[in-house]
Amino acid sequence: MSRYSAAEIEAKWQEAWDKAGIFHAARSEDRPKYYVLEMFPYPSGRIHMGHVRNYTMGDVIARHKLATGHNVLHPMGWDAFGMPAENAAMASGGHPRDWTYGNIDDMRAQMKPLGLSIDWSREFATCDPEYYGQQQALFLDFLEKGLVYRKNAVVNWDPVDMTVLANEQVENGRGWRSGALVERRELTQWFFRISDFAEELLEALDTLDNWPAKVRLMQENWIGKSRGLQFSFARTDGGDPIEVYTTRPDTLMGASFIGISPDHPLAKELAEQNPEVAAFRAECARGGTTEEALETAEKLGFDTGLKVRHPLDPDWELPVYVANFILMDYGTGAIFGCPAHDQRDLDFARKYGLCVKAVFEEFGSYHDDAIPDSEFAGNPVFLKDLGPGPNGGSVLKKFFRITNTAFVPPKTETVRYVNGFAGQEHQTGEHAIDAAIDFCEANGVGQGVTNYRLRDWGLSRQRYWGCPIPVVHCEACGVVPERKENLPIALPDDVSFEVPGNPLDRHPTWRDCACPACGAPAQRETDTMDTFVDSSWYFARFTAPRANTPTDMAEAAYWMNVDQYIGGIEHAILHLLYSRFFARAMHICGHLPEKCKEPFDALFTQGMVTHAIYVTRDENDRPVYHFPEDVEVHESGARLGATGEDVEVVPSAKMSKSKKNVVDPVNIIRDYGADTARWFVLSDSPPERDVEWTAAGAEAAHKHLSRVWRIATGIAGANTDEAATPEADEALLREMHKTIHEVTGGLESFGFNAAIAKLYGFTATLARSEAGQDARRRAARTLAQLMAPMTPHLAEEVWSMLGGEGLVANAPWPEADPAMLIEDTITLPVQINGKRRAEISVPRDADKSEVEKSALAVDAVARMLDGAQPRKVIVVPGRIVNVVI
RNA sequence: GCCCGAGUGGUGGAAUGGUAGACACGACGGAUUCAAAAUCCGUUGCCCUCGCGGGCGUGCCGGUUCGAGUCCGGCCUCGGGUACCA
Repeated sequence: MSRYSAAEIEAKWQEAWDKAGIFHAARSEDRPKYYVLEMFPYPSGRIHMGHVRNYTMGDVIARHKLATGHNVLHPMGWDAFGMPAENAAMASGGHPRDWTYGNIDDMRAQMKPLGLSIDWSREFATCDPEYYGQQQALFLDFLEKGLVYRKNAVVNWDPVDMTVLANEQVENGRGWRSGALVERRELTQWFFRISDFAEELLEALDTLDNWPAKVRLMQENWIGKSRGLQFSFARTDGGDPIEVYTTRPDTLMGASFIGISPDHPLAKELAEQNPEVAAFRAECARGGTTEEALETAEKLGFDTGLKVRHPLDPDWELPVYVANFILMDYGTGAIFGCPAHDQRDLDFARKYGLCVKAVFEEFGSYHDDAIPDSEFAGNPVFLKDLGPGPNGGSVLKKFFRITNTAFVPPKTETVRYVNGFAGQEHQTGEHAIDAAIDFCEANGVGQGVTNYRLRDWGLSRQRYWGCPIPVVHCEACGVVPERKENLPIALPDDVSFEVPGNPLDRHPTWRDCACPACGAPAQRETDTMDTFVDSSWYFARFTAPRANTPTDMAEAAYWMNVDQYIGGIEHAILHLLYSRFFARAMHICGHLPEKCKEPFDALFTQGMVTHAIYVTRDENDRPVYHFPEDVEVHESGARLGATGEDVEVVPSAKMSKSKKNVVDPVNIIRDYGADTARWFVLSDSPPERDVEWTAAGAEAAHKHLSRVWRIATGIAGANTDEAATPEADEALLREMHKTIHEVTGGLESFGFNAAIAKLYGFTATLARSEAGQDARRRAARTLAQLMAPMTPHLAEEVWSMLGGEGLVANAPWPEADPAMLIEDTITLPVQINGKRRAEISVPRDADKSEVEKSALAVDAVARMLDGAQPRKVIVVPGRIVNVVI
């Protein structure tokens, strides 16, 4: 072979790994275990560059851990239930099952050439009856432990197709197929009691040290713990009082109206008597159910004519509105509006001509060492902290004064003091809120309660292609759980998708069954489970994928937890929170050990792979998208290859089929090889950031790998030491140890791009080195080892041509000699007033005064000083010198 | 709307509060070649300057600091999530 041929090399080494069986995971006490997992793919049919990036990252970790003596578990499976399979069946006939398994076969075939170190013997799809049957067993256990229940909840209802729509199927408030205005409609559905775990899920976030802070913060905000006041407003007509929850009881004296949700029992009651209320409720029911749609919709209110009394002042009457922006799911479904201190309430008050009454006002901003004490005299005050300065610098704070003193908290002193005057606390008004709650409780007006934003998890889906919920509805016995020996309750095969809606609902025989309790004719539940359920425990199933119970406790105890989980940031909240809940629920039911309550020890969220979008317009000015391979890009612009038509280039968006801005990894692997694709997706961009695919980048990666191959071939074939010097040997080995150090550090901290940059540098050093044969062979073998996690095939080839023993995949990871990392002389920059003006060379262990002396002696510094003394000299050992003049 | 991120040369990006632009792409120049491809060597943030050298520079406006891409406050733009996309 005279040049780098990825095709030959890659097939050869994949076969060698297979034969050696080195990726097969089995329990063993002789090595520490390491479980690395990438979020499993949805089988759309084609792998995309995002998959390549995700699985390559996991593979780098897995291979590195294997080389450092770990017993590695690195499995792969398929998140196989979901809407696209049904959509495909509707669009082009066929069966969702055939479509899904066909896609899995295609994707597996596309994935295998990547050379991933996966234990394929553990593969499963969530649509395998063996998997979802165990999921049904979990459901029954959850049911028994009271972790599942039924209640009403709203869905998007398409009144033309008479079906439930997913949020994705609602476009601008209309059904995507029928175009009908979507309505919100209540259905009885199954729920997991995740909100019972709100506090635990919140508190445990603090233990997840190896999760990104942003993910923990997002989950914290999602759980949304708040402390507020729950109290009631008495109605002037003598009806039942209206129960209200507020997180801002400090603004109670600014109340101007009461708002209730259109789904509030009172609103329903009024609608029965008053057609106008009914009409308003119907208006509010239009549109989708997403929080975004509700929050951004125009704020609408309806004056019920009812009045309530202010709890602190019985003579003060407030109007009651039904308002579309109030959620029945949060708090009590009723609020009081304080327009002076809430933008949404202010908009509402202006629209409906309600009064605006301020409770407090800003009266100044001060640094914390400059607050005039007189400002506090007799005023209840709280403050807003504008942030501490660094290094103990002064803190700018804004001060507010309570102006409406109809209720003055008796603890004025406390309010003032705890609010940060003492310089310890920096929280906006929190203490004023606490004081208000204390005051209200002392006066018999409601009580302080803790509330969570987190809602229970609705798992019912009115769709075919999902895990059937294993219960039966019996006229006599009610809801009856299936017997475990009847599991799996398998989906029927004979279904059609010509009529909209759930085929299970109209299946002639599947639906009818005998009641497991009394044997009378009964009907199966036709709802299936949310696909998030499937992905909430697959990681545990991988530890014993063929067990005839959901998990095998011995296997789970050995392999769990997942040591490193890798996936997209888009899963930061739902998937990860549901999995955390499931792990707890499974523990309660005896399917996971206690230590698995937090199943993912470390989490890494990767960025997306993006590509420019190429657009032309049709005769109606609608966009027409084009694949990158159909477009010629020139400096002057882009044109369609076929017609020469000008193409508009929209920069960098997430790759998606509908925009056609996709690059097929299969083509890249065919043209350049898997190692090139792997090397490219790890190069340049930090893994947490989005990366743009460019053809030039892939080309460059391939050139580099060819170069490494050429250099290694040269070294393997050389047998003279023409220009060798001991100094060259020393220099090369020093660089080698530095490279080992930096690459190892990079791999252990997801600094793949930095590790690769270092490897570029080391390759150049090796190419130019005049070191002797032994040193060069050693350096090249080490290069192969360091590259092996990223480009495993090329690394094996280089390793073997240089006489490495066995497979490089199995070779112990090289260690850096600390003595080789330290230089005797270091170069320090010298700044004058913070601007770099010169450099000095000093011994590594020079003390501060020596460094200062040589810095002041430098020409540029002496010139600037002109004989004067510097005002200050800052020496940061090993870092920098700053001379202040 | 709300929550969470990101923004640095022509491009992708590097930089524990300490030399901004490592490494790579592209571009330009050179070597090699009959020629080309491939390969190798060099230059390359912007502006002023023959040069020496100087000025400006990390989305925008302020602040803290001897020193800010990095910390703080306020914005802008883009991206992710927003509970039935997965």
